[in-house]
Amino acid sequence: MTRKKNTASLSIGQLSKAANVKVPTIRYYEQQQLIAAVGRSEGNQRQYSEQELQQLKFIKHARDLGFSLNDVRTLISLDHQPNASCENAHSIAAKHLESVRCRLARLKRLEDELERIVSQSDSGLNDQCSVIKALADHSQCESEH
Amino acid sequence: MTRKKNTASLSIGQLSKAANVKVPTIRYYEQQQLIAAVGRSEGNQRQYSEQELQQLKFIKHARDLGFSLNDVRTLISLDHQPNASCENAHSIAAKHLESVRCRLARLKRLEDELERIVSQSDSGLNDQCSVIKALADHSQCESEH
DNA sequence: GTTAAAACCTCTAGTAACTAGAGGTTCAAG
DNA sequence: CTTGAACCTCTAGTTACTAGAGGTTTTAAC
Repeated sequence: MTRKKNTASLSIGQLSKAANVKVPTIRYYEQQQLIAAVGRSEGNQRQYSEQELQQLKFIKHARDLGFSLNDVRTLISLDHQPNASCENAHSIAAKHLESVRCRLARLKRLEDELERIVSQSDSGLNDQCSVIKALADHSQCESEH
Repeated sequence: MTRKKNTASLSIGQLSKAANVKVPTIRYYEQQQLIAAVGRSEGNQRQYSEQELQQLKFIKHARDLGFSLNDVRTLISLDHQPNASCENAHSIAAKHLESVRCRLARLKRLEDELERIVSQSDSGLNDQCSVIKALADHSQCESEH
């Protein structure tokens, strides 16, 4: 009956919508200690505040950028202990950028080869599919992968 | 003592080296029915022939190109039943190319944003790390991700 | 005030594609 | 004949969730 006004609490469903993170994922993050295990209602339901919303948005953004949960964990702890944190955070991000660039280069090569494989239109009546032939025969490839 | 000469059989380790696929992975592929459960020596060790080597190379190549094991399974069965197979194989490959292109585009956007985050050199003595700030604040992002 | 649906709870198991490890057997070389 | 590498099976762990079972609470309608 008595509703607190100062910080309206969010149910897990409301948090989910606000951060665009699915409900089971939020519970999973709690279990993994990425967000705090918050207080509960009389009926044992989680009650979140603005703080957890911010944290969850942080996590979501980092995940969308491809950081691993482990990276996220480290970044969060750096965020919470403000001294000397930035060098570490920077190196995590830089390392991640590096790995994104590697994947990018690799994917580009794959694109080229797949393109080549797909575009060999099976025009005539060859006895075997060119796609399958191309997969069987690595020597056709122009680059490593 | 009596070695068959016609098709010298390969141990799993030799097969592994020849196809550049790790030994436990080969066993895993057998369990997943991607390669045949071959005959064994008296001492219960697997004996492979050229046929399995070709098959394993096929799988390896397809995996390197990013096809899922499920795709590989389908491609293999198409390879083994030669009629009307090519359209299917082609569509699997085309679909895969499509998805590679999506990932490529997405990764490029990530690269841009990460680059931006990383290059905001924390020159001055700001009270919070720019990397962490950038992650907390999605509104800085130039594109969706 | 009741009732029904939606949202919540916990827990377990499943996904993909391996990888690691335990605990034991067989093979090849010296 | 012995030692060490390579082999065997089986189970469990990895990542980041997702799905489902089986049950409780909240909310909205009547």
